[in-house]
Amino acid sequence: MSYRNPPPRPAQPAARPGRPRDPGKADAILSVTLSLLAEAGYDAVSMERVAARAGTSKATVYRRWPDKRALVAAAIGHQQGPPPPDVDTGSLRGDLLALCRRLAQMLGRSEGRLVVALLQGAARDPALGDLMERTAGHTGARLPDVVLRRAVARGELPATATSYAFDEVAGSALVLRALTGAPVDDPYLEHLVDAVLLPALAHGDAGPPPGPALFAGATADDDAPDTTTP
Amino acid sequence: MSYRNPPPRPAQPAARPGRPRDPGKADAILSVTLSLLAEAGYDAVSMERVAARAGTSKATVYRRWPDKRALVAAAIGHQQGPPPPDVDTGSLRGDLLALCRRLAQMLGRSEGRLVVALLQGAARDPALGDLMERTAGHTGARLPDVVLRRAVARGELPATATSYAFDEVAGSALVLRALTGAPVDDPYLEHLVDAVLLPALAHGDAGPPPGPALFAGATADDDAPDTTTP
Amino acid sequence: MSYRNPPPRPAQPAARPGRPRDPGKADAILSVTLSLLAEAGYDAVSMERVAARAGTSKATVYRRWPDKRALVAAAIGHQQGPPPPDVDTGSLRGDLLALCRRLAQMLGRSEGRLVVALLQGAARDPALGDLMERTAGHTGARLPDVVLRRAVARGELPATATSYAFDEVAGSALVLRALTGAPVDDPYLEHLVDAVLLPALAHGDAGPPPGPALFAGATADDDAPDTTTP
Amino acid sequence: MSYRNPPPRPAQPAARPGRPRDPGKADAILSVTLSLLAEAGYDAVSMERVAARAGTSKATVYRRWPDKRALVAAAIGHQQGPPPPDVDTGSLRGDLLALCRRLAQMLGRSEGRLVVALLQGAARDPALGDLMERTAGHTGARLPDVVLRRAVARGELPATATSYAFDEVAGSALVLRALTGAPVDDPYLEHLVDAVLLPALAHGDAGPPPGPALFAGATADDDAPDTTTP
DNA sequence: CCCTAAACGAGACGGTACGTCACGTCTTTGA
DNA sequence: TCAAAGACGTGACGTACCGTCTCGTTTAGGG
Repeated sequence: MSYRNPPPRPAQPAARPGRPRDPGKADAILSVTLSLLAEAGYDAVSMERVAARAGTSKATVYRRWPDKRALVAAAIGHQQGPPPPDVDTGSLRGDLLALCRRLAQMLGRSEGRLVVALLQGAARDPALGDLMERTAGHTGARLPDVVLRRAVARGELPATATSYAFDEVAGSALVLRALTGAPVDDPYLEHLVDAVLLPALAHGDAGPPPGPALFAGATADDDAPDTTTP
Repeated sequence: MSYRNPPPRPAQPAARPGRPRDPGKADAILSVTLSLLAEAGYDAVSMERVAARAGTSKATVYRRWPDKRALVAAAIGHQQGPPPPDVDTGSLRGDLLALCRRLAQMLGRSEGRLVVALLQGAARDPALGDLMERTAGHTGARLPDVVLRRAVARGELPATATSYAFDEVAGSALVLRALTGAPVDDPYLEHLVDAVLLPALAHGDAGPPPGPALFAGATADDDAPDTTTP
Repeated sequence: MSYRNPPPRPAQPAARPGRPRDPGKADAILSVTLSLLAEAGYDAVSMERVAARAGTSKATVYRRWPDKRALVAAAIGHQQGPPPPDVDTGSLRGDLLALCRRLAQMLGRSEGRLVVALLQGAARDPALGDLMERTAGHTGARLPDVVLRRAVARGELPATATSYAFDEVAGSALVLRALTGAPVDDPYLEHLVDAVLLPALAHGDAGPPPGPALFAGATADDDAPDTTTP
Repeated sequence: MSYRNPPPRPAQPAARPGRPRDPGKADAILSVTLSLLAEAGYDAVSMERVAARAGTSKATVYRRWPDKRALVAAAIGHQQGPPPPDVDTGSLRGDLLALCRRLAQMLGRSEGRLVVALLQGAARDPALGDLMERTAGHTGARLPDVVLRRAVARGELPATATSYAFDEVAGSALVLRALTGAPVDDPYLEHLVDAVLLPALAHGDAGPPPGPALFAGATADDDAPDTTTP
């Protein structure tokens, strides 16, 4: 799991010889990386600036992550807060609107700048896009199963309904509007819900979307190499 | 619109004093930029390499575009061929798939890497939004009216149908997938069309979307500085 | 004499066809060059700055002088003021002191900066040294003949005395002190006069110094190509 | 004296952390600089050429000297051989001539082109004056005491004679001639010795010159930044 | 009185060097 | 051992000149 660990990973940490790594460093480094990312974008994340602000040295950074790409990806996976409260307004339309509003707010706050920064990085370095896909935590763009099940229970959706339309569309549309600075106000959100999301969800008989979902949070049983926990 | 002599804005370009720019240079430079972009990505576009391969000097490049970002953006806007042929496969589903494929292809070519740069810039400079409009518009991000009218005529859509769902969703979803490197293959496209686009379009009674359309940049008589036509 | 004249040099200027050169330009250009030289040194003299400040174009400058070197050399020869008043204090020592004080003052004023600038240029480009030697007007470093003759008449110097010692030594010593910022005050000047100049002048039987004198003003019968009167 | 850690100034260099500078690099760089200087003059010293020929990188050069000027100045100070042998020709005149010839030779080599840069710098940075002192002092600009004493012993000079006239005059005159490119050949040197130096030295009763001696720069314990010993 | 040749301003052009910055690696000392 | 500090080679960045060139526009004077 760790990026540089010797393969077997013994059950007990096995007390490797030599001075142990300061566990606080990784945290400090990732936090600094996140700030820089949010403040001024991907290009402002320079390894020297990160090291300086984290109060450590470049070598210490490179010892943990092989390059800038990996550092940034790890930083993104690192950022998390308390899980948002459940949404339950009593109607599917209300739930969808609430979820969209929450996402829109997130994009409007500083984390939104982070999304920009990430996409910037992805534009510069395609491999970073890959990493992001595996690494990035969820952005709120998924339709929670509970919401879906409640809607089915209320008879608002057919039993065959899946969350696909929401997952794919809501995140994309809002992120892109955030990027272009287009307004994301309530009238717009209602329009999106009424004209796109509800019809699409109601259509129902969509099988599981082929391929991985956009912005799929890393699930616990993911086997992909993980650069986020050095 | 013109970057250099806004005040009187003469009908004829008014023959600025001094030696006129060699019109071939800009072309050569942009072409080289596009090749490098396609061959090896954004970071492979170095101003010196561009100048060298274009058979000119760095100064000549910088005289036209203030920095690398602007050069690359201009190069993207530069690349165009004959307007793509109308889409008419005989069915709405076929038409939608064709349009999505065309857009996906465009984004799959390395230019996709740069869409984000444009999007970012668009927040600051409306003229870039304009550029996106023209570029994306020509490549399938907009549902052509003809296609819509034919579908209505065939009875596949209600008369009240609008192009909104396609305009908003298709571009966003594909651009974002391109940016993160997620696969955009035919199964995915069919799924998108069947599970989102067709249901949403069929829903029909969507009025015009409130607020400005995505990618609807400045209008032609806007005086904003234009870095795309040096 | 003229740098670009056809060889024979006809008695009448021969009225070349075409628009004649604006005689004011050369003056303006040279003046600007001198200011820049004095203000900020040789490297601050850029052809574009000169042209801009002189209210002309680079082409007009290059039409008159082939390159920066020549322009600077010409500018130096151009600078002149009213001839300084004669020195006559009644004694050789007094005269020498007065002359030294005058020179020291000149070097301390802005013209002094010019001397620095020149030497800067000479260090960068040996050919400029050559040009300076032929071009540069006198800097006050020569011992006027009248002063010498009066001293001989008063019996303070032998009839065989020449101005050599003064010409060679006074200028060199003071210029160098100016360059290093060493103080050039009255005690120092008296010491120089008493300990070096008077003994050397009194020695007397020095023939004419071999080779051209340092800082010798261009004499009328000089055959060297002259870049100062374009 | 050290440029980087003035505050505590430990007796032993104190083993700064981090990889120590490769001591061979500075040497290689300075040697290359000197060659370029000698081969083709100041303008031929380009930082990239220096780095290339020294087998290093521009960054390594700039890490040691802040700019081209400083590099060149340091290179001059760097060039030294074994201390020149004592001068003893048997006569004062012969000794003076030998000393002048040695100085003229030094100035005639391309290093002379740069003396002016040093002189200029000396006005701003006393440490450079110091450097001049050592450099020029070793090459003949000072009249060695031995020579003076021998001349007094031979009866060629009065016991009151001092080295002042030589120190002040020889250096100045020769440096300035070198700068302007005036010829410094044997006839000229003999003339200088016979017409100026010998009479002035013979005059004798010159006390020590008031004010600081020319080229007497900062003393060794001066805290001024020192750009010559990176 | 027009014609023609040159001067003039503006600025494009190919070069070359400058000094800065970041990357990712290497090499020390000290904990 | 590893942490820390920082030197190292590479290579791009954007700026500033240099000296040359090409425009379109003036301005004399000679036919």
